[in-house]
Amino acid sequence: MGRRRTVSAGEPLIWEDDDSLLVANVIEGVLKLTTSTADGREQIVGVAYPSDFIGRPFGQTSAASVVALTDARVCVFARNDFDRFAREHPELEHKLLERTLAELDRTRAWMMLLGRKSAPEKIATFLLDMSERLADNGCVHQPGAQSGPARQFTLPFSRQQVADLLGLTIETVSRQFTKLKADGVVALPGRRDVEILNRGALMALAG
Amino acid sequence: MGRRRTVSAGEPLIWEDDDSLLVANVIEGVLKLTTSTADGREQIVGVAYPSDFIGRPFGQTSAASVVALTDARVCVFARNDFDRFAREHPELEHKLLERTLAELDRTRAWMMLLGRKSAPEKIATFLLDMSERLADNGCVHQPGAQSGPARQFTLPFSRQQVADLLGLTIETVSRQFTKLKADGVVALPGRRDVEILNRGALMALAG
DNA sequence: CCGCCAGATTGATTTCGGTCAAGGTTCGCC
DNA sequence: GGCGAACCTTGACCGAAATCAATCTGGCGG
Repeated sequence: MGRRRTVSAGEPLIWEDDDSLLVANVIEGVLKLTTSTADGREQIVGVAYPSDFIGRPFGQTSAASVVALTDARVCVFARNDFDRFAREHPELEHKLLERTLAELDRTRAWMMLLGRKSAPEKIATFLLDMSERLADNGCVHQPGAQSGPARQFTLPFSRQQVADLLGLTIETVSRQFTKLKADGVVALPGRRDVEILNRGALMALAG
Repeated sequence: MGRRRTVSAGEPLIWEDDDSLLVANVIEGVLKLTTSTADGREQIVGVAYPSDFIGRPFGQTSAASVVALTDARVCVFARNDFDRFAREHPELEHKLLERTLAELDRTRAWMMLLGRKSAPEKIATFLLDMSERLADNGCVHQPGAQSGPARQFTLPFSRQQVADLLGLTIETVSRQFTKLKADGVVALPGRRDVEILNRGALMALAG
């Protein structure tokens, strides 16, 4: 019933306010969910990793755009087919409910960050979050490591995208990264590479 | 199976990070969902109106506190009873899924506001949102009015709570209200009363 | 290998909203 | 009706992050 599809980095899969015609499961890669204002400001409202569900079942329109951050493989379904199938399979609806509730919890925790945290707190929280989220998804170059938060990882985001996730500007993000490096809290071996040198300091900064 | 309960204004129903022992349906009144930092900053992450569902089914702990904003009546269920009952009644789970998806959409729209909107935009968006949400719930003093956004209504929030909802300080909220009044966009007949005099101007400000 | 250019950093300056500090209002309660 | 406290408004000032403006870097195509 589903069709495999590849989406290359930067390519959109779903457009904000469009009719909700498809839903999908992420097989590989990372995608962002965004909303934009008329004048072009963007806010990333969610990030989808492998095994995550994307799209808006049981609704006419999609509230967010979905764009691939890395090359990705997804399994897409026509929304109306999916809706019908789901209603006939309570186990599937239950799984979807559990995932949606978990996503709502994560989204609400992010509202705290957007509304009440300072730039240093936002960056520290972000790095710790990435360290945990990326560890579970084979996105990490950490040979022979047991599970748990990753010490070193590659961000699936550009600086601008980090800014769009945290409600900051690219300059502020850059300055905060530089400061963390200068303070010896992290190392930044490449544009998108992060190595956490002092997790305790990051946790203290995250508040 | 459920028990009726009254919760008076300011009284908590569920505590953040506590074991998720109960879920509930709002019958009457308005409640806030909040998260707090260790140092006491608060962010309102959701607002529950009559017919809304509150609590965290299928999860060990609650990610947010729930506190009544007005005197409220709710119908509470033990969470484990509810979980069991829901799994046996797909129609109920479906309804809950639809509501949760809608709440997630609303929450994501609010992230845009928190991360990217200016104080005037936040206040204007808030007032338009309240005008719509309160119209559907008998919270409005508008005799003989047909449905649609309310022109006049009473906020269920203090100034501090508006600040906690928008990620602002109480002083900024107060100044923005004063400015809207001075510009003739709204009238403020009482501490919590709002009358929209120029909806077009508000919509333009909301962006 | 070199030049190009998108993306990132760095610096100077501005501004919006926060902080600190008084007052002022309203409303419940005696 | 008057008292008191909680809530709200207003003003002066400050500072964090945005904005504006170069410069730098590093990855890629020629």
